[in-house]
Parts: sequence; structure tokens; C-alpha cells
Amino acid sequence: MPDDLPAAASRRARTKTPKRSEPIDLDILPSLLGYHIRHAQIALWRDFVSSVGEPAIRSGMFSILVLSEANPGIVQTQLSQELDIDKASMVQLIDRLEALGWVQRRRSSEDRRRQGIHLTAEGRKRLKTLKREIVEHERKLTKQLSRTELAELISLLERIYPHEPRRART
Amino acid sequence: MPDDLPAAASRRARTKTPKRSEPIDLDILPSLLGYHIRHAQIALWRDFVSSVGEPAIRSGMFSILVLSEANPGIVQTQLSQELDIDKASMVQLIDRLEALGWVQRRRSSEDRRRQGIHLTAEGRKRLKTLKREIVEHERKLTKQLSRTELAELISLLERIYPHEPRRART
DNA sequence: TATTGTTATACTCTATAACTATA
DNA sequence: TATAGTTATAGAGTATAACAATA
Repeated sequence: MPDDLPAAASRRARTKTPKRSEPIDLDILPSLLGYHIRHAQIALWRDFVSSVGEPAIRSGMFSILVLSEANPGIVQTQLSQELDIDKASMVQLIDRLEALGWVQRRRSSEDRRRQGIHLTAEGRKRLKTLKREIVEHERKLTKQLSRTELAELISLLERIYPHEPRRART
Repeated sequence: MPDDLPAAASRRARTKTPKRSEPIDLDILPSLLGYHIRHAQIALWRDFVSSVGEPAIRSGMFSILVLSEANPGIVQTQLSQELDIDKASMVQLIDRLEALGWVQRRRSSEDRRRQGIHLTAEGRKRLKTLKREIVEHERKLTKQLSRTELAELISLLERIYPHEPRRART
């Protein structure tokens, strides 16, 4: 899950590859979806951290920013639910975004338990840059796929995890 | 990357879902491959831990077992390279498998720096059960996909992460 | 000098549980 | 009683760096 994955792997951190003498037998691994998802996740993660200028931002925090921009005042439980992040973990992520000055919590006057999340002007500015970097990062990673193939890949992935029906987006 | 993900999420751990009042706007998230890979990874992870009888075993350790069975005497650097796990992390994983009595390190006589990994009889027995559980778990997760679609999904995923060319497997 | 494996340390993500305040 | 949010704590995964033994 990685979720997310390692800590500061901006540069390809692992040790130099040794001579590969003979190819190894992968047995059933290549037939397992989990095996490929894991590798894809690692590749995406590595390119994400090296593509995003702001080292403090991880994919989870990016998603929070996007949802907060598109849904001003969204509350933490909604974010938790949509992003499949525990509410206790969400607190820490929002704490960090607030410490960076990118978002603000605003207590709701109707239901004083709730705190809506709002982007600050600074957050909006930074998110704009982030989005550009991340779209570029995605393009780099998926450049071997045609537009149709990418859509097909996403569509197949959506069928293996439970989620709310998506509204059509062009 | 998450790889792997949380700690002990055998039971759907997170809090009860609250009423979803109005659908939220996901903005660009649904167009991002990383967003879907992350969700798929989480879904796979959750089902993995609830499907595998042995709670000590994670997907990384499972892969090590499979490769050690198919390639007796494989060395840690090869495992690290193939599974994209740092060699220092690999040590800990092998330590745990050895403590469980499932694998053995055997010092090579030609190159005394190297230690080949070998399954024990116990390890072979347990791996047999594990494989059955994991094949079943994969079937459950991918049951919405036809055989062709699953092959297509895997093939598309393979094109977004760097890897050695695979030998054909039927 | 380079490689294999190891130890030690630290950081991130996430889960769990107990808690506050509001409803 | 239930919900939104918080705090505290712990565990897994991984990275980094330094190291020992061997080549």
C-alpha cells in the first residue's frame, strides 16, 4: 500500500543490481494480479516522488487537496470514505496540510462536531502546480499505452475494487 | 508501497460508513492511474489478509517462498532484485521465515559470502496450503473478469513497470 | 575495490482503542 | 446512543548508512 510506500526514495535508492547469472523461475507469480499490482504501485510511487517538487506531498495528501478544492467544506469522514483512509490517519494528514498552510479546518455552525476542509489561497496555488506535475508524471508512466488502452486498464481496475458508481466524466 | 499496506486489517477495520448525503466531485482523480492502482491495491490487500490462514504471511513473504521453492538455493540479492525489495528489508523478511522454520539459509561453499535460501519440509507443506488460499483469493477478487480480460489487465500492467522479459508461461 | 549479507536507526503509513464534544 | 474528530500507541514496510566477511 501501499499505499503508499517508502520514505524518501526520490532517487532510485536500492543497491546496484548484481550480475543476473541465469533467469529465475517465477513460478505462479506472473499469473497473480497482486504481483503485478504491487510492481505497478512501486513504479508509480518511485516516479511520483521524483516528479513532485514538493517533497512533503504524497499521493494521499494530493487526493485530499483535489477533493477539498472540488468540494469546498468537505468533511473528514467523507474524505476518509472516498479515499479509503482511516479517520484517525486522516487527522494526521490534514494536520500536516494545515501546518503547511494549504488547507483550513472550519467548524460548521449547523453541526458543531463537523469541520469543513477548505483550501487556502496558497493551497490553491500549490495544487495548481501539483496537478501539472502529476498529470505529467502519469503521462510519463503511461506513455507506452494508447489512450484507449489506458482507459481500458482503468476500467478493468475499477471492476476489481468496490466503489460507488462514478459520475460520467469526459 | 506500499507495498504492502496496513498491519492487522483482517477484519474490515475502519469505522462504520456514515450516511453519504450527496455524491462528491472527484475532479481529476478518476483519470489518474495511480488513484485506481491504489484502490485496487487496498482491495487486494484486505482480501489477502482475510483469505490467508497464516497471519504472519504477507504478500512479500509469500513471493519469497514461491521463488525459493522454484529456485532452490536462490540468494537474497536475486530475491531483492526480482521482488524490488531492498536487501536490508529482505534480511528481516528471511529472518522471520527462518524463525517460523519455513526456510533455511545455507552458506555457499564456492562463494562464502552467499547464502542460498532453501525451503524446509515444513515450508514446502505450508506453501502448498498458501498457494491454494492465494489462488482462491485471486479468483474471488477477479471473478468479475473473464479469463481474457484478466490476461489483458495483467498485460497492460506489465507495460507500465520496468521488468525483465518474462518467459512464456501457459 | 566490489559484493553479500547484516545491524542499527528512523520515518511513513496505517490500525486500534480510548477519549471529547456534540448531536 | 451515535457521530465527528482527536490523541496516543503500536506495528509493518521500507530507506539509509555503516559495517564484517569474502571475493
